[in-house]
This record gives sequence, C-alpha cells and structure tokens, in this order.
Amino acid sequence: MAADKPYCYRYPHPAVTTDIAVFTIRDDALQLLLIRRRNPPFAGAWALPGGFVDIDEDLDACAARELAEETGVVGVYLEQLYTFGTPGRDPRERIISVAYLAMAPAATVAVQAGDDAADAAWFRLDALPPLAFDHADIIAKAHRRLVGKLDYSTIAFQFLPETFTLGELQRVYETLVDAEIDKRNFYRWALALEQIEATGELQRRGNHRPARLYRLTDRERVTYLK
Amino acid sequence: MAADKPYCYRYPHPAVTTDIAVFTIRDDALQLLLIRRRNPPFAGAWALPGGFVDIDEDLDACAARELAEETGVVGVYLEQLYTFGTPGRDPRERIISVAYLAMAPAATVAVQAGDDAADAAWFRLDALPPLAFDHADIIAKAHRRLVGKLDYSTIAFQFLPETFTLGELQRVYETLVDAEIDKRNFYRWALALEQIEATGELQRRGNHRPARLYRLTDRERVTYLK
DNA sequence: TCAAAAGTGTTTGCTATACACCCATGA
DNA sequence: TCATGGGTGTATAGCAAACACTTTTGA
Repeated sequence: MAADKPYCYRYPHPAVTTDIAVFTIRDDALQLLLIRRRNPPFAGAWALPGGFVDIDEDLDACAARELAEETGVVGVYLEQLYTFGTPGRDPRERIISVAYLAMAPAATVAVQAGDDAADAAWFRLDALPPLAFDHADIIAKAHRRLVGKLDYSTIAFQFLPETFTLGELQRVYETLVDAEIDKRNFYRWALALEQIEATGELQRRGNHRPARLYRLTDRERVTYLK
Repeated sequence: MAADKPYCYRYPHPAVTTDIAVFTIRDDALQLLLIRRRNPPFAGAWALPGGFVDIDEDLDACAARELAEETGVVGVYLEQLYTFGTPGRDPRERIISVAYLAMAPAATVAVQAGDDAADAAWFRLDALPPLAFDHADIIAKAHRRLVGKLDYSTIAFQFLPETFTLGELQRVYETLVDAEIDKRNFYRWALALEQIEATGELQRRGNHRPARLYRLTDRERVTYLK
C-alpha cells in the first residue's frame, strides 16, 4: 500500500463533489456567486463554489459546508439540481458532481475568500467570465430550473429577506422574467397564494408613501402552487 | 498495495451507482419493475434494478445498461431523478446512487433475470413487497415527480407504444390521477397540445367502432406545455 | 339487434389580463 | 408643492369544466 494513497478498493471509484449555483438579485439584475480558483486545474479561473464530499457527510451538508467555507454565505435555501458525471469533465480523475441550486437575499454581502478560493464575487448572469470545468453547463441548467419553477412554486421568495414589501417582491419577478408586470394583478396574485402575511409594520424609505411589510408564513419551505 | 484492492486514492472515495424506477401501466394499474437480489446485502429481497457506474461510463449510459442487463428492458425513456447519498444507506461502504425515472409502454414484457438478478417482475405500486436499501424512498420520489409532471409535460405519453388511440391515452391519465376524466374535454385537450398526429390508420378491436390511431410528432422528447 | 367503445358541441363559470387614479411621504 | 413609489377596482376575454347523444363494429 503506497503511503500517500492509503484508501484502496477492489474496483476503481470516482470522486464525488458538490457544486453550488447561488443566485441573487442585486441592482435589478440576476447575479451569480463565483470563486476564483486558487489551485490547479484551472487555477486563477472563475468557478462555482464547491468541493469534495467527505466520506461520512451527507450531500446537502457538503453543499452547505463548501458554500460557507469558500464564500462565507450561510443559511440560504439549497436544493439539489442535477448530477453531472460525464467522464473527462475533470482532467484529474473521474469526478461526479452533485450540483445544487441556491437563492440568496440581496443583502447577502458576506462574501469572503476561503482556503480554496483566492477570491469570491457576484457576477451578472449576462456577463459571466470564462468558467472552469463544465460549470457553464451547470449554470445553464440551474437558470432553466429557476425560471421554470417561477410560476408554480414560491422559489422566488427565497431571494427576499425576512420581511419585504410587495414592490420588492414584484421587482424580483420582473427581473427574473425580464418583463414588466402589472402592479394590481401582481399584488392580487401574490396575496391570493396565502403564502405571505402582513407583519403590521411599515417600511419608510424615500420620498413616498410607506410600504406594508410582509413575511413568508412558512420560511424554509418552497411550496408548490395550484 | 494489496493485490485484491488495486485501486488506491489519497482520500477515501465513495462508490457510485445508478438505480432505475421503471413504471408502466398494465391492467389499469400503475406498476413498477423490481428485481430480486441474488447477492448480499439484502440477498433475496426485492430492489430497484441498478448497479455500479463503470469508471469511464456516463451516468445515463450506466442506467440504460444496468436496466438492460438486469431486466432485459431496452429503449425506454430515462430521465435523471435525484441523487441519494445519505451515509449508511448501504451497509457495505459509502454508496451514492444517482436515481433515474423511466416509463415503459405496457407491451414491455421483455422481463428476464440477469447476472445480478435472480428474478425480475412487475408489481402494482399499491402492493409493493418489502424493499432493499432506501429504495422505498427513491420510489416515493419517482412517483411524486411522475405525477407532478403530468399536467405540464408530455411525460405520460411515454407509457404508450409507437401508435395509440385517444382512448388508450385517456386511460393512462385516468390511472395516473386515479380519477375519471371527461372524454370530450380530454380529447380536445390532447389534440390542442399539437404533440400528436393521426396516422390515418384505424384500430379495429372488439365489438365497437374502430378508433383512430395517433403517434407522437416527436417521440424521444418529453416537451413542456404551456 | 345488442353491447361496447368511438366520436362529437355548446353552455357556464372562473381565472387571467388590461387598464388609471388617488395616497402618503420626504425633500 | 412636487416627485416618488404605494395602494386599490372593474370590465373583458380566454380557458376549463360540465354535460348526452349518435356512430360503427363484432358477436
């Protein structure tokens, strides 16, 4: 048994990683969190945060841990997206990656470099840098899933902080579908969902009438509509 | 290096498998294809068909291969479902399983035992035997996905053979939603999808008026509606 | 001629859309 | 008082649901 390779198996085993596509909405644009790789392969290139699954670690836990370690982002909604396993997608060895989709509220500024990441930053989805591995494919799939779930789930609510106004919610949807939405129809739709409730508080911000604040009746959960 | 464990790594690696939940509709009931395990663990128990991913094999290819080897079922629609990786889900070692959802036309009788399967058989979903591993969880998730995609995709069309009648299509939907559907509304809906076209042939079967045969305009594809 | 499934339209209610004005605030 | 975004109702069109009888065939 070679001293530097102490873990031996009867058949070849792939390595397994998680990669996380974290979206947010800032400056009325859909943005994605990327890290700059510190180590080869693709050292210096931008990539999704992620890393190897510990041998006794659940997949969801791995995604949350890697995201926290590499970017400082914690407590966001994570859902498993798809598993990418084409042979050759990583030049080192066979690596199968379980990709996750995540949404962070706009106020999530806590982006910091970690051990494996030389840097971490938000990029507009329409202006991404060249990406390592097959991460462009993962991002494309994540974006399709996000848009696809918009009108039959409450997934977009995960972009909002604890409390929010209906105007803020509408701006999230308008950014995601890249179109203007009628305010009265949208308010009626949002309230009819029975997924949000008024806090009773008002948000006083700017030279205009204060807005009612709402919260999700069940944060943590993404519910399916209709 | 131990002779019986020639594949060594610097860090522990999990094994990766695929498991396939193949549904069909027979005798007006939703049924699932299971194999009886020939080897431990759970030797003699029923389980989903599936097995280890070869080191240079794509995940989709592995699912198709394992399904063919263990049950003889080939050429069915397969889509990746979810990846199950809870530590301890397999007593042998850490095994991460990429689960697939598949639909087979009712005429798919080509069920045969294979190398790793002592037997293979269809079971009604409401009368499944005790299952190995966490396969009951996988099946539950597969069933939810199937039902969830019914009304915004053409996934249910994959239960039908090359050509079919509108009555057969309706019976598929009625079985899946476990409710009666109005024939006139259903026919109108099905034709308005623009996913099927009349072949011009008639199906003459039984003491009643012959039914027009239809085919999918694009077999192979599951399209998203609306 | 009988039994069995195929095939066919219209009415009704509901949901989605289009659309414009007043309100409360800070500067 | 003005600029800014918050808040509200109604009319219309398009889609979904309810509903029953005639047609064609084989036995």
